[in-house]
Amino acid sequence: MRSSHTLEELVFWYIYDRQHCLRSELTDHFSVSAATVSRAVTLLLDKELVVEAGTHATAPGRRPHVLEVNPKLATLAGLEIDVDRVTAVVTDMAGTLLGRGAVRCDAHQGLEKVLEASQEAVRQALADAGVPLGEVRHLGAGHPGNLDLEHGLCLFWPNVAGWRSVPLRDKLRERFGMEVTLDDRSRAVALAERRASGENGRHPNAIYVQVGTGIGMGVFVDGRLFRGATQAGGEIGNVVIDTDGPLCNCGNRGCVEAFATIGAVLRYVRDSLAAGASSQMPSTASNELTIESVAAAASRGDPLALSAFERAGTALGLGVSNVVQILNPSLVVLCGRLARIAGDHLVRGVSKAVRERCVEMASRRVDIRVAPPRKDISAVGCALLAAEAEAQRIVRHRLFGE
Amino acid sequence: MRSSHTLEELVFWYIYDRQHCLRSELTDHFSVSAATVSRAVTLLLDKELVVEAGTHATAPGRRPHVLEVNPKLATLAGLEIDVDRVTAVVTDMAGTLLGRGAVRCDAHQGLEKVLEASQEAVRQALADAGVPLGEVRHLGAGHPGNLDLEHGLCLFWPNVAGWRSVPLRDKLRERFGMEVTLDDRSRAVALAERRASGENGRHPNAIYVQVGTGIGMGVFVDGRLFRGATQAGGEIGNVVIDTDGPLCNCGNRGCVEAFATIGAVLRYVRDSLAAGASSQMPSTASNELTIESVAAAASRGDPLALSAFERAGTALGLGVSNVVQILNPSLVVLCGRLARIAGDHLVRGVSKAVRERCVEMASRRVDIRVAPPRKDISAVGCALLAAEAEAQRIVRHRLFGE
DNA sequence: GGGCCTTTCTTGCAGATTGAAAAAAACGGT
DNA sequence: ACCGTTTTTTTCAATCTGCAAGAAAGGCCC
Repeated sequence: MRSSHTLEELVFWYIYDRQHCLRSELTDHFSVSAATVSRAVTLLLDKELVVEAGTHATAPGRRPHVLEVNPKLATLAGLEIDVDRVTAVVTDMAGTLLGRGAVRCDAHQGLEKVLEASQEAVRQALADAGVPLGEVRHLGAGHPGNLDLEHGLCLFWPNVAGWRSVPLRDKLRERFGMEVTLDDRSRAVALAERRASGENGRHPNAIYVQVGTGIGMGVFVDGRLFRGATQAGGEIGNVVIDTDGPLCNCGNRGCVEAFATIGAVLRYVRDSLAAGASSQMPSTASNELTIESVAAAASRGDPLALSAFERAGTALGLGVSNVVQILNPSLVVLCGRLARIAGDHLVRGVSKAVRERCVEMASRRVDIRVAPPRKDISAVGCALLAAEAEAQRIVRHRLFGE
Repeated sequence: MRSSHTLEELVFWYIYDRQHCLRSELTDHFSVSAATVSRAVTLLLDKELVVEAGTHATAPGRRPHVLEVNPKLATLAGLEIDVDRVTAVVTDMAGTLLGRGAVRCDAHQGLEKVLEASQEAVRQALADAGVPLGEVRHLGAGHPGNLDLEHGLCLFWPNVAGWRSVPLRDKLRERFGMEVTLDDRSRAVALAERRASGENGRHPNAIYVQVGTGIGMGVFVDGRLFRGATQAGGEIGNVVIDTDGPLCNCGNRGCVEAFATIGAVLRYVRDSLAAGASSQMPSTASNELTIESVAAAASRGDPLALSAFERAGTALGLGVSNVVQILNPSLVVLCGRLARIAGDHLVRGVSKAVRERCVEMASRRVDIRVAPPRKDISAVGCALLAAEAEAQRIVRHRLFGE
């Protein structure tokens, strides 16, 4: 949790959150005189925490400077751990991709193998970026499983045995010899998407739903990433929408994840083909069936493919409508592989469910959209987690010598 | 939204939120010297915004004073509008009940009748409290329907026709000739329950679920009442838990409200009796069936009554588990008439669902309990809504002469 | 009740911080 | 190059802050 005591710190975080800002915004927002803002900004510029990045014309006369957090404040590493691979990136403070690396690695082989692969992936990313290891002081790691963020543990990884109460953060810290911030992968994606799209100012209450092999969510409340009392908030995958629905990997019935993931769509198509549904898709070579081929069939108007996506969209819509009723965001962004491939179908289902199920005030003013594809967004989000932690450390150090 | 600029204001709201506090807490919380706190508090005491209420022994030596918001800062009225009656209360700043009044009134008869009854109820409450009308400057009104708080409209009232886009706030303001704050009734109850139980410090993330003739919720995030982007957040009644479930009043299927309200329990019992379920409850005089008689039967071990409550508890549990996954609160309080009558059954169902469905970090540390019965809690909550608005006005006025 | 110890709260004072106004700087147009 | 406009810095008096010393308040022992 950030805690700011001086105006300088507050100004820094204001600029950090909005990415760029004018001095006049600061006077308005903090209700202090232009003189005071000037003094605070001058200090931040002197300490190189903030830089002036061009000017912005509003009226005739002198053009005000645009302030940005110094992107060179630190170089960060981001690491995305997935079931079959680890991806690493190196970014600057603003989340600009400087280099990347990826190593295939089956998580079933255990922690040590994953750590080794991670190290190799980070090495590749550093080489790609042309940055020496010593320059990176903070690694952000994202994990798709079930985490205890207080202790940095992976409590449980669905479908990957042997990952019960694994001290992931400490092991990474030890292996990399640098500070490590661990968080949920979905939250990392939400952070990166939000930063890349520049929506932080316009939609302080927003949710970013990721639909891929699983379903995750990142929640922003009043412009801040929301985590809840025990940092376990913002789960959507196991939200129930149909008590009598199909069995989910979590052991319960009718979770959103049992309907609206890539696996669930493929299973539905396979089962329907086996049951003799009419479709142009080949019912024989069932291991040839990919989500891309289903999407291709859908765009050709294949009824089974269309109904598969419609089913997923409806289920996702019910899950999202539950979240919208509870959180009342003004923006819902669908990210992830399934959203990229079948975005329109999902948006249609989600919009319909929200319109039908939510109260007027919640449904009327919610913008539902698909995130554009962005390279390595998940790992970049992890790096941004590290960026915030590192920014905090550096600000404290440079302003107060702590 | 509160916005505080000076330390005096911040201190006032800190005390307001915590109900009572020591000077030492203020030094810690605001990271300022004891001298500065002393100066701020002296000013607040001088302006009679805050009072010293006794002392609190911590160690040998001088006992520190306990600070409280001056309960006599204002006298507030609270008005709860329900389908068949309106209830009014008069309270002080702290929400202490000074007087009450209630008038039966069928909302179907329209706005004017409700306004008339409201006026009579407030008159009764004032007489009961021995407070002249002129002393009350702010009325808090709670409504169970679907509201547009920005414009103070009642957009829609389920089961009560003729309440589409009714300018409730403005009509009340006109009729009572005082400032009116309108809000959701569930939020009012959450506020009152939280204040009465003194949980604001210990559980900054908490939800208060009301189960009665409908289902509502009040959400606290980081110690503040959460409203969402368009003030429509915190709905739980129409959260879906079973797409194929029974039809709800909202027109959709499988909402929590279709399972876990007094009406839903009675309907289930009636239907089961008609279908020949074995029970000691009389299947004949079906209009004699009340929720109290079902509760009595359940306490005698009647299988049908038990299964009725279990069904409601399970459904409510699924709804609450959805909320817990999304918001990850550390406290869930069940309020409302059904919670009062069948609290244990509901807590059992909710605990089970949360344990089974939520991730470990969310379920392990959530406290689920039933609120003790409190007289006129809903109307008192409405008065507390007015209290906060009025406090804001008075603080501004006394500190800055605005 | 009067020392005596401990802790809380207030006051005096030097130094830091603030806002208003004046001055300086930057920009486009002529 | 000059002018009008807007932004940014500087100047200076007023205000605010923290430290340290002192005053006040309570408990305990005799």
